[in-house]
Formats: sequence, structure tokens, C-alpha cells
Amino acid sequence: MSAAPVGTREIGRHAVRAELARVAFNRFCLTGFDQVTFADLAEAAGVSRSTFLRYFGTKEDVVLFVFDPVGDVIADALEADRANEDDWGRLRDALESAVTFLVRDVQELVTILGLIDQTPALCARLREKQTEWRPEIVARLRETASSADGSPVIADVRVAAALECLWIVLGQWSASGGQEDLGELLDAAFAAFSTPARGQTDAVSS
Amino acid sequence: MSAAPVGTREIGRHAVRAELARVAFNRFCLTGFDQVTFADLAEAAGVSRSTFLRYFGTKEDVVLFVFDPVGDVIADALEADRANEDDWGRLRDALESAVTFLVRDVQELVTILGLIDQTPALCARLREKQTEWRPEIVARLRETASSADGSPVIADVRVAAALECLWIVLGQWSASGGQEDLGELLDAAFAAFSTPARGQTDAVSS
DNA sequence: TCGCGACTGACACTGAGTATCAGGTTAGGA
DNA sequence: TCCTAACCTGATACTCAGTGTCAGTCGCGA
Repeated sequence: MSAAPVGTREIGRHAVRAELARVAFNRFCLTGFDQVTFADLAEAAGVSRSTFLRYFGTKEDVVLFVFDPVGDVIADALEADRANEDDWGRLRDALESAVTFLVRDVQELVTILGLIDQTPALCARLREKQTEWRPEIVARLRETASSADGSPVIADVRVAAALECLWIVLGQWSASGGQEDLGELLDAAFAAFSTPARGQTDAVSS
Repeated sequence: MSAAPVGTREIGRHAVRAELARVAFNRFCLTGFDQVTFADLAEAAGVSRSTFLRYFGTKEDVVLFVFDPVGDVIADALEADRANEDDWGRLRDALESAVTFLVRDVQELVTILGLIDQTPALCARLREKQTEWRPEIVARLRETASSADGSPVIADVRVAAALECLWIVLGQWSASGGQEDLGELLDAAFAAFSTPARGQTDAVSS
């Protein structure tokens, strides 16, 4: 999914990138994202500033490149779940795939999310990525036969809402230090769409 | 709401700011946001670069400062609509207040939204503002007595989802050149939350 | 008329991000 | 084994956003 490296050159590049990110990440956590410059990072990693810049287009990418595959993960999970006919159910399961992909090392992810949370520039860039994923995901959600249940925006809205759930849930989870169960948190969040909205009993208002 | 200017000094400052933004906006539309530098803007407006920078902290703010009051507009509308007990209904109406506030000059708003849409930096910054609004709005939504319908995240999720609707709807509206009716577009978007999600008949899946 | 506070332009500075270039290294075919 | 083309690196120079400082100016009330 993340363009599996093929060829020795690509493998090397991939490894260097990971190492640079590792070193940089420690610096960020130690000093704060904004206080660290590319010059610092390059020195800490033992390469020139030019080289560092060649591996990561922006400082944000040094932290956020791990999220790059998430869009495809969600889209693929949606693809593999055509059977399910309930939009919310499919989206919830796709998000579960996404968090499963992200949670390799609990402690590391918690730290990353913490860093992102307290760095506006990182939040912004991450949301930007999220927006880039949306069209692809919407297309997959629509692929199932019957999208005749109203206006075409509905898929857009549902995907956007689901992606918001992803960050809300990850925020909660990271605030708990990675203790809480992500599946349950997803269920709790998605309840916002299935629980009647107070006072709404049978007929839906609109 | 937008800190109504009081005192001659404040009035003057406000007026200058508006004028600078007007001049800059023309430049942006003409040449593209990224191609225009602060030096260009300052020259076009007949002030020094320093002065221009003093009125707008960042280039993004030159375009986006008009959206600053939206968060409060939504929060206030929610406040004034305590009677309604349906979360989605309240949010929909609050969003209607927001678009009403934004749509003073149709042509101008369409142009701004177009500029934002094709400038990643502007999208990112706008989403950042949106995130800043959320806590306040969530607090207002929760204020009504019975928030006992499940986990506390539900309000978060609903507000986030509603705000996504806002941009989706504005995007649609601006793509139609401001022709379509914003109220109807909002209804269509919110249908994503009330229409059964395909195959979901009576019992809600979770 | 004086003085205070705010506004302005000029200047210097840091740091992100882009572009170019020369020299070294490596992969992969002959 | 050798050769070449592609690639990687570090150095350097550049543009521009954004911050900070400073001295001169202007409006306004005392």
C-alpha cells in the first residue's frame, strides 16, 4: 500500500528516511516542533541540511508521513466490505482497519498524537491530508449499487463525518494513554449517527 | 460579535484593514495566492511591507479574516435555539445562521470560496479555524438539560460532522455560482444523518 | 504648547523551502 | 572485470514569510 520499496536503491532510501524521522522525532519531543530547525535536525542526524530536505519536503512531513497510507487503507477496507449495505457500518469497520494499521507501537502512536495535538501546524497539515483522502473514499462508498437514497452529497457528508470520528476517537484514546479500547470508542462515536437525537422519537425531522 | 470597533482609532484601523484586504484580494484573484508576495501587496496598497504585516499576521489571514466571527455566530444561534431538542435540527439552523452571515455579497463570497478551494494553504488554515470553533460550539450544544443519551463524545462528533456539512454545502453552492438555495443544500446534506443508511430498516446497527 | 500613545517605514534577522552544481558512489549491463 | 549512466550528497545561493527593533511622525487631550 505505501508503495512497497522495490530495488536496492528504494530500500535504502526507505531505511534512511525512517532513520532520519526517528532522530528528528526525538528532537521534536524534546524541544518542541517549532523550536527545532532543519539545521538542528540535519546536525543531529549527521547529514547536511540539503539531504534532510530531500527526504522530507516539509517539516510537517517528517512527523506525518506515517499517516500517508491511511487513506488507501480506508478505501481498500471499504472495497473489501461491499457486502455490508449500511453506510455507517461500512465506514466504522473501515476506520477500524485504519486504527489497526496505525497502532503498531502503542506508546509511539500516543506520543505522536500528543505532539500533533499541541502543534497547530501539524494539526493543519494532517487535516489537509484527510481532505485529500476523501474523494477516493467517497468513490468507494458510492460503488455499491444502490446510492439512490437521496442526493449525491450524502456520501460526501458521511465520509467527512466518519473521518472526523477517526481523529476524535484517536484523540480520546491518546488522552487515555492508549488504555481504552479503540473498537468501543469507535462505537461510542458512531452512536452519534444512530442514536435518536434527543426528542426525536420515530419520524425523522428535516 | 466581531469586536465592534469602538473609538476613533479602532474605527480607522478597521477601515484600513478592510481596504488593504480589498486591494490584496484583487491581486490574489488576478495572479494566484501563492504568486503574490507581501512586497507586491504592500506596493499595490501603497504602504510599506511592515505596515501590511502589522495588519495581517499571515498571508492567509488577509483572505480568511472574514470567517473569524463564524464560530461565534454558530454558538450564539445555538444558544438562542435552546427550545429545540433535536441536536441535528439545532445544528442545521445554526449553520443557516452562519451562511446567512457569510452571504452578504453573493459574487464576492463565490470568488473567495473559489480562491480558497484552489489554494491548499487557505483550505488548511480555514480548517484550523474550524477546529478552534468546535469546543465553544460543543459546549453550547451540551448546555441543554438532557445530554444523557450516551457517551459525551456524541456532541463532539455531531458538531464536527455539522461543520463538515458547512464546507461541503458552501463548496456545492459556490460551484453552482451561488445559484442554488443554501437552505435546501443544508437539508440535503443533513439528510445523511436522518435517512436510514441503506438496508438499515428499523433496528440500528452498532 | 507640550507630552503621551499609537502608527509608520526602514532595516536587520531567522528560518522554510527551492534550485543548481560539482564530485562521489553504486547498480547493472557489456 | 570494467564502464557508463543514474543517483546521492553536500555546498552554495536565492526568495520569501514572519519577527523584532528603532527612530521619526501624527493625532489628541491636558
